[in-house]
Amino acid sequence: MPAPETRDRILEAADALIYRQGFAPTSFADIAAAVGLSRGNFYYHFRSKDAILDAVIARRQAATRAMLAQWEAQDPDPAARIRAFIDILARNRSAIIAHGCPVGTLSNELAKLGHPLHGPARDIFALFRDWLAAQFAALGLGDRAEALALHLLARSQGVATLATAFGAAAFVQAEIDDMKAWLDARLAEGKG
Amino acid sequence: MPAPETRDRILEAADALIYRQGFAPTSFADIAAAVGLSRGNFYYHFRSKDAILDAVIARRQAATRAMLAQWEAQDPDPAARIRAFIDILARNRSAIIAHGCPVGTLSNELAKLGHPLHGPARDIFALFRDWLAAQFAALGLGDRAEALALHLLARSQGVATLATAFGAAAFVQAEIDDMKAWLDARLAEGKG
DNA sequence: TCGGGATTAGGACATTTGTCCTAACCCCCG
DNA sequence: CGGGGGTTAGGACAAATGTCCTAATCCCGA
Repeated sequence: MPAPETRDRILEAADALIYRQGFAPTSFADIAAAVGLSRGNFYYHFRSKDAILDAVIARRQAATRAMLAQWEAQDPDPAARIRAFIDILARNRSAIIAHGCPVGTLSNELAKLGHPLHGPARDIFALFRDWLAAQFAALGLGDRAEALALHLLARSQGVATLATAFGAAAFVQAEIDDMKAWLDARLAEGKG
Repeated sequence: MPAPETRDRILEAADALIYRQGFAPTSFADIAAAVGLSRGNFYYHFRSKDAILDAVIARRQAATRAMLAQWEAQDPDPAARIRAFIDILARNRSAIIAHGCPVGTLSNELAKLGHPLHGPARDIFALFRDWLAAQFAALGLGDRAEALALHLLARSQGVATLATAFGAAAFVQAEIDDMKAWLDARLAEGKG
């Protein structure tokens, strides 16, 4: 019988540390200290450091899917759903200022390392992209849906990067407002 | 008499490696192999790894200043200068797809590490921001100059992050076109 | 109560890291 | 030609890393 509780505690600690410090600088000793277990013992639950990263990414994928599904359940209006996406920046503002976007920073790091798990990390981006594209399509913008989705994804990534660099909360809010105005302009096009 | 040639070769190799792999994963052994020197000998030129990073950042700052000055010298039209900035994404497209923006990825990494040199790294962003703001001000948009500059910086950062994640060259070009259209709309406002 | 599988602690291991030291080299000046 | 400062190679060092092994502990079922 496995011990899912301990495994989950390891993953939760690893997820947070990878977000805050990055993957490469996060060591087994860091995770062990956070969880309160001995270092060597990790190999009972994960056979390598990459296995932990793999599980963390899978966990984030699942969390992303759950979040997108919840947005869909909460509001039938595609425009409101897109606004829920934009508002991530406001909800997580302080964390983003401190550590950036967890999706973008991990993707960047794994790409630089040439790490084989860059693919799964990028898939989280793809989840957002496809979900956003579906909302734009539902708004009558089907021919441009994917481009609009990528555009919005890129803008939030850029806001996250500059927020981390400058620590400017007001800038984040101004960009959120601008993105919502941009969305309203697309809505008008979809109806016209 | 110092040996500026060797020092410059070290910095050039370190700069490229830090861009391609990131700062933390780049070791003295990597730099030594690239330059063709012995590992321990680096301490004759730099007293620590952070000293190399410091010099690399200073080098990038100088290169950025030189590039901005060249753009100013080449074209008296502020709008054309801003387009030169936007076109960085096209000129460095393949490198950006492979390793992201050197400014944004280093700033993100140093912020996560809590590294004291995150300040100088962010200053490179500030160079672009202030230069862009000056161009917008010259276009009669003085009251919004800094916000417009940050907006454009954020957009190019976002394009770089998604380009690295998806490796999509067409997306980069589409965003460049969109940024130039956005600039034209601002120009119309400045004149009106 | 007791046996046995699940789980853990603790340490060994080879490797790599940043740092430092020393002896040797190279090359210019007298 | 010979000496000396600038420059280098090579290795030593402690600390940290990922990985692996083994013995001890825990806890549930018979």
